[in-house]
Amino acid sequence: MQVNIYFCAVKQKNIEHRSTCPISTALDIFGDKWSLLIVRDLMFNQKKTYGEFLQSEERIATNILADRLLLLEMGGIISKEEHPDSKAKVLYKLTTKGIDLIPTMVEIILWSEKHHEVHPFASRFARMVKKDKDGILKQIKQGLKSK
Amino acid sequence: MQVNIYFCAVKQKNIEHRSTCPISTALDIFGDKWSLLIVRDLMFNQKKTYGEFLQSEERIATNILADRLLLLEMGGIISKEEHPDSKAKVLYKLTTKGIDLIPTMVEIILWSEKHHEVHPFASRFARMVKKDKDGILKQIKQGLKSK
DNA sequence: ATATTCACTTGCATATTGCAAGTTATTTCT
DNA sequence: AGAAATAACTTGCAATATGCAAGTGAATAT
Repeated sequence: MQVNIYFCAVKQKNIEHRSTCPISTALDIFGDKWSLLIVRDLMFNQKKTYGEFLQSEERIATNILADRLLLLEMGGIISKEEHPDSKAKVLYKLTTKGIDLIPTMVEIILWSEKHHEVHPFASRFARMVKKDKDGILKQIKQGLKSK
Repeated sequence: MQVNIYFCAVKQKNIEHRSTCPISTALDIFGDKWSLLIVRDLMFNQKKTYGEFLQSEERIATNILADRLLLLEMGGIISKEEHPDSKAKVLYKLTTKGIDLIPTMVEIILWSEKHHEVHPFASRFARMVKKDKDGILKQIKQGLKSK
């Protein structure tokens, strides 16, 4: 929690970059056990609110979720918007930078599906991607852009 | 540090899987700030020993390095071998599972290069990948397999 | 007007990280 | 052959991050 020059309280997390290596820079933003699960929920599971993220089966703690949402926002991966249904709700969206993580996320899924026992949905998805990767990537991107 | 049924001390880290989601499963193995930097050094920088990993510019602590090497080994991503030059050295290698992370790593590099200021080497690499992704992926794979 | 939902925040115990200083087994130097 | 250096860790401890349970305040539903 920091204060800006207008003395208006502003939440901020400065992301330190350990080096100019692109892998290191990426990990500075999403190198933890939770951030990419939020991205996953936004990207593949049509989740958009704090409450929906909380319900994911990995059971993220409320304070950690709040912290990671802030970090992802500071990292330029997600943004907050007014929820059309209610002022009490907050709608989270992937930014362009967040949407650009689609290929990375898909490769992680392919790798994990190859080497671990995963949910049948994941295996089916992997099969589809192997048939037509570019098509699926575009489809996911379109689904996110329209919203 | 655990003890196996033969009462022979064995180092072990059990990797817990929070769900059967492939992203979550992957993060259970490499979801931290350091693991993929070790993979990077093995994959792109021809580093193979504890001492070489220590010298990377992100300055990993010695105990964390030892811990992550163990975790990566338990996760099936790296393996230890005798160093041909000396008994005092240990040679770390990517397993097949580790080599299979090439596409994920390359996508992270492409994403990071697009959205951050990174080292000129990374920009040059990104340009090459954009010209012939499949070719570069194969080339990297070949370079790792032969060793 | 009251209860419930929603998005957080707070306090505190526990776990992980980071730093500096060992330790032990080689290997190199003299 | 003995001493110094190298390599790969380990240990102790302070600082930081995580996880859990309970609380808060605004907005909405009853």
